[in-house]
Amino acid sequence: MDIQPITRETVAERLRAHGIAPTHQRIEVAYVLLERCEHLSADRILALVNARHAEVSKATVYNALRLFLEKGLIRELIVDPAKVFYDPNTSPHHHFYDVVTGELTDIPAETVRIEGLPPLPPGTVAEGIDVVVRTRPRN
Amino acid sequence: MDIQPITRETVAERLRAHGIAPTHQRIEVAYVLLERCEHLSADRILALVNARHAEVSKATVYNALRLFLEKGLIRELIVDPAKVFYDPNTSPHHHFYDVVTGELTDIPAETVRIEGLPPLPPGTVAEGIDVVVRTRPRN
DNA sequence: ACCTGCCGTTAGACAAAGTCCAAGTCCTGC
DNA sequence: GCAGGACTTGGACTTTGTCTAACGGCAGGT
Repeated sequence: MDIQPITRETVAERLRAHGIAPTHQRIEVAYVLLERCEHLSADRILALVNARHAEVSKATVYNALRLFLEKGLIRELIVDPAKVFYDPNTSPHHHFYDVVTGELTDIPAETVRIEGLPPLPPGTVAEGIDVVVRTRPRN
Repeated sequence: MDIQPITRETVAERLRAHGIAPTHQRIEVAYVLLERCEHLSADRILALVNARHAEVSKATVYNALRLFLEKGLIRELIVDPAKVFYDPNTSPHHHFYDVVTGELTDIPAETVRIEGLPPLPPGTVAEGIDVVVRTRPRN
């Protein structure tokens, strides 16, 4: 997948590949997410993008993230009651979540099997399955 | 478990059984949760408690919910980016979550088997596993 | 080159969920 | 009845995220 390095150009290509017009601001937002392949919150992304000079406004960061989400470039992770995390890894996978430190770790989906799920509620379609293993530091 | 009906008295007993001093306000909060055995958000609980007359303040509702959580009387459900849901069912189980309507449905844990989970991150202990099957209405 | 329209961006106001604090109330033991 | 601790309260505050109205810049047509 990511054989090519992460540069402004490769990021722009990926945006286009997902049907997103690659504006300067969107490239900066996508860049910080794809560069460090981590789970980041919106305010963290805002801070990282504007680390050197103020470059992108809060509204634009939120707009870009919502757009990326709709277009399937990133995933949303709801594990913390206070804030949403964004995950640049869109292949199906699950997470360890340390409830004390807030740290998130990926669990590849291939290794995990979930069996015995009852049928979906009538009139609904599945969108996805999220497994979160909550952990805490040993003492 | 719940062979006895839900009354103010039985609620008070359950509070005591969990090491919680059963004040008038805490009983009202616990009552609305245990009576209808549903997943409720904090603001919904606040509204329900004060439906007849204003009885319990916002701060007290949040205080009570946090205390119930610590004492293991209820569970916290983090599926909606905007608000936390509280679940009076503390036996291990999972959930369907309709991302459009916001509806939550229980999945009993006994039927579900999860296999192939990798070892926990070093220095951590498991707290629990949450499985959320996200659904949406068909068309 | 200029106008025009559209999309994207922006600052700041706003909204909602939840926390904090200082003051007040209630209960209990003496 | 009194003192002290636990509990509750209103309201201010914080944080996350949304909305809006104005602005900017680019593409296409003339």
